[in-house]
Amino acid sequence: MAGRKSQGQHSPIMSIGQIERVTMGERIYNELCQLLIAGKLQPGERLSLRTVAEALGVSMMPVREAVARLVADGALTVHANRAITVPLMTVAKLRELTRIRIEIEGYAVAEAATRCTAGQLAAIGRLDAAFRQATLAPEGGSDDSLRLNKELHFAIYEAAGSPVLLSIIEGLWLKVGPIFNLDLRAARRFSTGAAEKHHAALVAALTRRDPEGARQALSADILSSLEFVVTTGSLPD
Amino acid sequence: MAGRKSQGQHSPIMSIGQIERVTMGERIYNELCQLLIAGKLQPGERLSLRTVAEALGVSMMPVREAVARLVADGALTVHANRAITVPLMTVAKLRELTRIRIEIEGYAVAEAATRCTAGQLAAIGRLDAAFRQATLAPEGGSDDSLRLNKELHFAIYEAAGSPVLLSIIEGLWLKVGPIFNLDLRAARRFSTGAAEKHHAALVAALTRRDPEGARQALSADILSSLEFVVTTGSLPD
DNA sequence: CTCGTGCAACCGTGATCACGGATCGCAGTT
DNA sequence: AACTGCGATCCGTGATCACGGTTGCACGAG
Repeated sequence: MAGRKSQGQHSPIMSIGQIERVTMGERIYNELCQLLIAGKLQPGERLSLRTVAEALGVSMMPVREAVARLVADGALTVHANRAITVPLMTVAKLRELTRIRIEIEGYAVAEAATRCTAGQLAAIGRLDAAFRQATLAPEGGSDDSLRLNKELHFAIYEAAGSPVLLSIIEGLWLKVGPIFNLDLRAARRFSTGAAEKHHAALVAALTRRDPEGARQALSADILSSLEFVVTTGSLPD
Repeated sequence: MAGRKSQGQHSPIMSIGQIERVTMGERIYNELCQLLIAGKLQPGERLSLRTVAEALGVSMMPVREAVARLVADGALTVHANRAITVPLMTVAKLRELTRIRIEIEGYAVAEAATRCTAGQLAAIGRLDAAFRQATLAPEGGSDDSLRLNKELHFAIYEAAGSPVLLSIIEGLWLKVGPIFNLDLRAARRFSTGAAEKHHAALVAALTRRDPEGARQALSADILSSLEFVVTTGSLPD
């Protein structure tokens, strides 16, 4: 405070931005999040603090913190034996999550429809096009589709302009991510073309500033994903 | 597993429930949650891991875990200096939170209206009556009103039958708790009688299984709280 | 072959320590 | 008197260790 005042308000030293202070626990948390959302960790798979720590070349400490956060988010489960696993998903739980996702993410896209700027709209359009291209590509590209699908959705959610809402949605994606993306990748769901259709309807609704249309398009997108996963029959219950 | 099998499926030994295994970090987390929701911790107040650990008679370790979870929830903030404080609330942030609360908690009460059992309805009615009694009592009772208000709301949210939804709402209450309850207690908001009116409308809507009526009553309740806090003028921005 | 027993490896939890950085007070200078 | 420089103190972060408890497996008794 005193130093800032004595430097004056227009010294060049004032224009340098804050350097990012990211702790190791944070980095490991993000690392595990990516693995989870990308479906790289199978449901039921067991995690060991020591093993993860060794794999990442750090001590057990920051891993504990990251895992504790993920457990709090419901993205990991700690059993009575103190064993840590990726939670198993049941059809009933997936349906519950889907209802909540439609409500909350639906609210987010409705807000986005009324509030997003032209620049955001353009970026969303670009991501939509990229997703379509990656998905229609005959060879592979499933990982890319998955990543672009997530980026497209979150670009829209960000346009809602509510950080709290965004973090809630991130929590939901952390829960559905493992099942979802594991299944989608294995079965190449995106080849059905349903996702592109719903995305197109969603982007169109955003463009014409239609909150209810956006909500319905998103609902259809989420429901078609649910239905696909359920029909694969790979889930217990 | 092997032992369970050899015991047979109907042995009395099978009917004993799992004993709760609660870690110290968990207990400290709950402790801090209560302090936060009850508004015992002032916004801007600084927390020290060592101080809290010493006050609770434990090592720094479980406190770290609990605080890390609260920071992840947005209920505490870690600054660039690594200092940990109760986050400061602004009017803008409170409005954002209120919009989200109306959407999510509104969905919860709508679900509760269609799904709650007669027993749950009776328990909700009892909490409503208890809240009214505690609030109308001329002497003090502000702490009781606060506690019963929370219990009433969460009894309804639980009736929605969705654990995920419940934990999301708990996260929201953790964020608004400090400001809210601090203000409400200081200014005795509950003496205005608005809360009782909205609660009565909410319970009535639940009784007649009216989702939209419940949603509107809850919206009015939340909005009146917001308006009250804003008009006290104790918030920056 | 089945089941109980004992041992070894491993796990999460909590305690303790080390380290770099931040904060605050007190001189000492301008 | 106001600012600067310095030192003591405290803080969060990460590493390391100790301790119950669980798991898995081999061995031996029934």
